[in-house]
Amino acid sequence: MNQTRLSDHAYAGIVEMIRSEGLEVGARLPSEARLAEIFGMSRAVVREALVRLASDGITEARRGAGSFVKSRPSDRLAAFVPSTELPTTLGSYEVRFVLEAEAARLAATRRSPHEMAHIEEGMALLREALLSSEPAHAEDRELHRRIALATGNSAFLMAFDALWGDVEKIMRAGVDISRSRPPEVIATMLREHEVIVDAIRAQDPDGAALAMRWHLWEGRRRLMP
Amino acid sequence: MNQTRLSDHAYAGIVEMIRSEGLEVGARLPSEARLAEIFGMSRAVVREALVRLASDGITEARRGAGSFVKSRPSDRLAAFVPSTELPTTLGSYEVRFVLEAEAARLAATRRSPHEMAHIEEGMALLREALLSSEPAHAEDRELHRRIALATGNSAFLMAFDALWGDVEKIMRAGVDISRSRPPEVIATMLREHEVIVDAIRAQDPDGAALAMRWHLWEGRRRLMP
DNA sequence: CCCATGGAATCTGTTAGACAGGTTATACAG
DNA sequence: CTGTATAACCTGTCTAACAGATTCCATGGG
Repeated sequence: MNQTRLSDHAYAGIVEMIRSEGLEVGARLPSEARLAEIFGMSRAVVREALVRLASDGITEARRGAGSFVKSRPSDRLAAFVPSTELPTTLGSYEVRFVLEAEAARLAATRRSPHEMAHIEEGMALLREALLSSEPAHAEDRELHRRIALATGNSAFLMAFDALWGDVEKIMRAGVDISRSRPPEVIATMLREHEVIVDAIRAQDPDGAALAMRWHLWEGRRRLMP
Repeated sequence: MNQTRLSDHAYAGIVEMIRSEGLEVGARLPSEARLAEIFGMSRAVVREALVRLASDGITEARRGAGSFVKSRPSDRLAAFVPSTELPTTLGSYEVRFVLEAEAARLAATRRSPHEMAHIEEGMALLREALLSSEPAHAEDRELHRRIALATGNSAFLMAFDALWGDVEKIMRAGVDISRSRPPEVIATMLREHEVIVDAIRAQDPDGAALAMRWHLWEGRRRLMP
């Protein structure tokens, strides 16, 4: 029940601190001891949050010196594109554009009634989760996964699952930044998914592919305005 | 300078443990205290490694129960699929059409001189292997992989690696059937790859995408006439 | 006045031990 | 054989301490 690990609060708190205090890349964070004091928890928990932040490429710890902002969380979303990076492009989404759009197209062409029901159910679960203001990452993933499943081609699933780890990481970071999503954003997200599902139900391949591309395009924009 | 944090050893040690002991997804790792004992370090360091492993999606910690393998590091890219459905021959190629064509397009747009040299080298290796009548699956894969690498987008690599297991299986089966490939087939395969590499060298996105699609189309026909 | 040099203060990395609260397995009772 | 209670175990968290690295500052010499 109490799934909220304390270090999640520290993680979110530090991200919020970077954002609200406008800490630039290279700026130093308060010391672990100081952060522990601020958040009212032990140094060990703060440390765990810092380890995760470093693992996510947001901060960097230098022994004896302190922890420093490596990339601001909002910039971090672009940092999945490695070294030679194209600033405007988010790696995982670039692949999803072609991969999931094609999956949606094939799903619209081939879906069996049973697979369609499976997709509808996924849609219902996502709707429920979003309307109760949950993060709903799991439900989002599940719906997209069920669409890939409806292609009848397990290779899509393989590629999909290989990517989702990154996608989820990006999404979590995004939600951490803009903590509460306004209702109109939730409604929009819901509508985008519904259009995709509608097109698959109507067996409209081009419509499904277009709706999926639109959804991913908008999703990326929501993450990096 | 001494960048070797102790937790790096713990991280690598646990990954190695999962691999060498063949721990399946869902298997339980030794307890933190036990791991600390094994690696000869304190529990805090083992904990740090486990936090990072969890952040990377390899393990999952359940309070009171232990840490569990969530996805095997080696399979992390490949074996997510429930294994119920064997991929059809068509399946992998269907995904490769969209995925690798897009990768070739982006590679043509973005490739650095260094990446181009890397691709040329891969091409040379493939040429050598094919002309000496080897199966050349490894070289084939390597060339395609280097093209995906030249996109500068690691997500393409992930998806690519996730698929290749199947592709290779199919290819082996294909070669087993028609044991010796006639010289003109080898020449054709070589030429198809060369056209792709040429287009990437010439920074011709559409040409590269088309050449890749043609190559995959022909490749599939060679396997299932 | 400027600059080098040597501490002193500060910070992360690591260790040890302890307890709370959850989970699992065992042993006992019905 | 089944169900339950209890004990053993495990992760999450806290406290206290020290080692090694870095930064800052004051002091002294040029």
